[in-house]
Amino acid sequence: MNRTVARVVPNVTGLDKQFDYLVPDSMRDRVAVGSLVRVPLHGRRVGGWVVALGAPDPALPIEKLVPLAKWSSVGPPAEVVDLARWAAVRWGAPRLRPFLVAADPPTMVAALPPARRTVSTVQPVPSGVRRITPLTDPLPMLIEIARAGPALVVHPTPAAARAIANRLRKVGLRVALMPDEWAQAAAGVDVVVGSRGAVWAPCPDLHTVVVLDEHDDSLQEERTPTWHARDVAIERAARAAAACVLVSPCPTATAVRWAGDRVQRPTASETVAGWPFIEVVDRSDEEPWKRSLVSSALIAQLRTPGRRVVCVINTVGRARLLACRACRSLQRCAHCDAAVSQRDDGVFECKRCGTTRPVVCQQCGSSAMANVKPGVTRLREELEAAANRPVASVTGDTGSLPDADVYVGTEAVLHRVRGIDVVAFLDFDAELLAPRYRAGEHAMALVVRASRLVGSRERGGRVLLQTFVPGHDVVRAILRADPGELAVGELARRRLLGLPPFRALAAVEGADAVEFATATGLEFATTAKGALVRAETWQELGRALAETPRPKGSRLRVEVDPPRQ
DNA sequence: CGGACAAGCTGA
DNA sequence: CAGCTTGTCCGG
Repeated sequence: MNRTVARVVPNVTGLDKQFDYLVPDSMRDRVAVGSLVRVPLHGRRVGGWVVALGAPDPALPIEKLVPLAKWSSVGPPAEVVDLARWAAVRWGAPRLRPFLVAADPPTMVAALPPARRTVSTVQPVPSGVRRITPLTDPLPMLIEIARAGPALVVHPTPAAARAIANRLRKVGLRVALMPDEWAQAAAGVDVVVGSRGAVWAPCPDLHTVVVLDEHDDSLQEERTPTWHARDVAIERAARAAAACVLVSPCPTATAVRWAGDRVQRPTASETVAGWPFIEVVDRSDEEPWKRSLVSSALIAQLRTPGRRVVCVINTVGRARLLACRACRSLQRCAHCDAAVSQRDDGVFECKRCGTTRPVVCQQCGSSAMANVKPGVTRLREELEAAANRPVASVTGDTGSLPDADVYVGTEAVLHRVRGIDVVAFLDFDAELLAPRYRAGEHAMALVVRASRLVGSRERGGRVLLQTFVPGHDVVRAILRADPGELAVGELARRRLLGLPPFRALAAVEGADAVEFATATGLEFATTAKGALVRAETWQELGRALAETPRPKGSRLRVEVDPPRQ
């Protein structure tokens, strides 16, 4: 008897098994790899995906098999199911389900509409990183890419993806905006556009995958598995023999290392037009020592009539900085250069690499230290006094935006205001020296966001960076409007410290984290919340994390490429 | 996940 | 020992 068997992943959380079902003849022509089906399981009916079709497993008596209950919908194409399999290993996930959910159509699709394509020829598109300026409009590049063959375009934010889709339509391209137009994407269009999840979108004859603002954190899923759209895009393109184009004003070290010598840079004139005026304020120049966050350079901006100013200060989760009372220098880690904090026993400790040292200034030998620690309420008052006009404070949870020309808030304020002339980072060191290995990249990304808010130097756009470390690599790179230069130093440091993209890293958190880390057989270090596990490659790391049995009943959180470390 | 079933606890 | 909670196992 020659029966076809479908292997099904049930769409049920917490169930990490796959089951075989007979494919009834009535469904033969519709059941494909990726199809959404309903199956009987343990006395109930559940939804699921067909992940493989084939002959019955000889180890399993065919009499035990029951037929699929229903074919429900067209589902992710076979190549996306394969990609999900790869991703499950890459991000140490014991299950395929979260990836298949990401690849699902938003509603059931009974049949695909006809393909809508205007582009019939295929032109080569070079893979690599395209470094643009913060103010470069990516649309001409996208049009050119889309006219070269079917393209999949991913932008970190849904709103921007929608805007891009509309603009591409205006030039006559056929566009499917994800996730709503999943069916049209599956049928075939010129361009499929969407946010992070769109990297799993169907796109027949895929010719180019484009990731815009590749540096943006929101390309990574915050829930586990913590997959990153950039890494999925790179793999997807490689499997489809398609081009992969990563676009950003400040590409990450991961992107730069992937691209090798395939990095396009903006021209000198584009650079001048595409960045605001960047002003670095050396806070150690200010007198007296009890200096405030309101520098004279900032006061000059605040007092300019009509100038709209945003002041950014990170108070939440901000590392407490220590400075020498005698020579004012910021106390940093001798090993990795991050700012140190003081333990309860008084010893200086680096939150990034764990190195400790006694309380002695590296510059002058003094042991008198001061905390640099401002309060937000006082800061707002101080700014208001300096500006001589109302200052509104904006927090992440503030409802409507208060009406003012000067704002102060955490970095969330950058997502909420418009028509700004100046963005001032009052304490840029809190970003620069944060105890995370990607602190530099994150700081750079903030300046890019600020640059987009204020616009070019020609129209008066200005970004003010107040720092004790004006010679820091990131500050120098920003001053030269050359984030590419930063990547070289960043890569050297990461290679030295055994960090991604050279080695693979995962954070394991929860009660049994250390027990689990030991069981993986991988190298690990214990942290306050659990363990940091390391391996030579992502595949080796992911395989060990996915295959090691998790201690029963413990809520273990496994974060591959941990976003917050 | 959610149902089935077994082992353990309680109260009169 | 009925009636209930708690834990473990398993599904095609």
